[in-house]
Amino acid sequence: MKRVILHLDGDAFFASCEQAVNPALRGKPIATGSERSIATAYSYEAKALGVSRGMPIYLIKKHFPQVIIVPSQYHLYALMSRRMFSIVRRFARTVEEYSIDECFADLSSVELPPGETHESIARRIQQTIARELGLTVSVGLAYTKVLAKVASKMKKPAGFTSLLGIPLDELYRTTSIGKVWGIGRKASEAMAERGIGTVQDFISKDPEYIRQAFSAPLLTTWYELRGVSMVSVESHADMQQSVSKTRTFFPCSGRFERVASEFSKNVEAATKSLRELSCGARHAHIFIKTKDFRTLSAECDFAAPVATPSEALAAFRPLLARIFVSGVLYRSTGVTFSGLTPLGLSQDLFGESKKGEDRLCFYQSVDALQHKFGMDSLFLVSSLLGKPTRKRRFLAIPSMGEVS
DNA sequence: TCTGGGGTCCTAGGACCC
DNA sequence: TCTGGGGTCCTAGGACCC
Repeated sequence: MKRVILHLDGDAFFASCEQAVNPALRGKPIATGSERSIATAYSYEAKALGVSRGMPIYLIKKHFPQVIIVPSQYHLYALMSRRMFSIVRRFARTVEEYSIDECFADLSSVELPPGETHESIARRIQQTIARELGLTVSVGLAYTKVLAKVASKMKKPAGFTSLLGIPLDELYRTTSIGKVWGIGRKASEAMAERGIGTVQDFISKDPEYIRQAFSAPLLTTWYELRGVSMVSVESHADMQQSVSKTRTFFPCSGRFERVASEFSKNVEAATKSLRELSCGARHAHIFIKTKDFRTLSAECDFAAPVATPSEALAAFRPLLARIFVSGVLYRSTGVTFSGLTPLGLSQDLFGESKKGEDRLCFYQSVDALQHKFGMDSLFLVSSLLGKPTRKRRFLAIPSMGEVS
């Protein structure tokens, strides 16, 4: 049996959320994002003026002063996202949340009432979201996920494209292969070298040729583009695999203490996220990035799951010292924790981790204080140099010392 | 597009072993 | 140890996505 898959994609999602909750912003050119960063989203009105993807906020301010800059409010977008997905779930049981503003739904098993079609159901989903949330979404319907994703991109905003039961020759001929989900810059270049420019060029190749010339995932894409469903809609999200924090600082610095301090801030933030997830990490990967975008990295394992900055930093110090090259300017640092395991009430059988538990409790109190007084009210001494001078006013926690 | 941040997954190549 | 072949594991880095 053929699957029927819906892909739903929010239109300029962050910007649309802002406009949905603030009528004063409707119909206006707006962009979301913060200073010294790029726009995370911009409204269609801003797009019409010429604001483009990945444009830094300062450039938008300079070239398009009429665009209203709104700071990103992720909690609002997450809330709208949950509401949007819950609407989709009223109509379909199998829904995969792909990102904050996108989902797939398997409509194959939806029992169609008399007079209804998969298309009519999909339109109802779209209309319900518009009516209840004031958001427009674009919808694609096809027999595979890859084709559904191609379809949802074809008309935007508030687009509706069904590829069910129609010949796709025209689509294949006119869609460039680089537009397809999973085929990025490198793969497009490799294809161009082999004379593959369109989806038609790609799918007319022999599968054996694809397997040999490209990576394995592209063979899956090859089948999916031909309408053979290889990837199913997964309604149960797997547990998050990793938690990372990375931050660019300004100006670039070649001082170890400064870089280490920026790094320490990231470790504080990342371990805070771990605690929010009630997870500890067994593995970590750290990196520092030079001014000219070279990355120096290292990784390590922890004997017991780690969720506090003191434990993590104790392990990271020597690694950081090892990868740091003096005489070079650095622009950003980052840490990724992986091997996440739920933090049980107690993981020790021998009473060894009593100290670890105390430390966790201590940082949970820190979390509570930061929640009340702000992130800069309390931080590690090792993060001090990474804080703006005017904010260096409160208590700092000795980073490596025992906290008990 | 001189380039932000948070993710997932794949792969090339070295180390080590038989 | 001048020297084949293959397997596995690990790590660093990259590709890709939103």
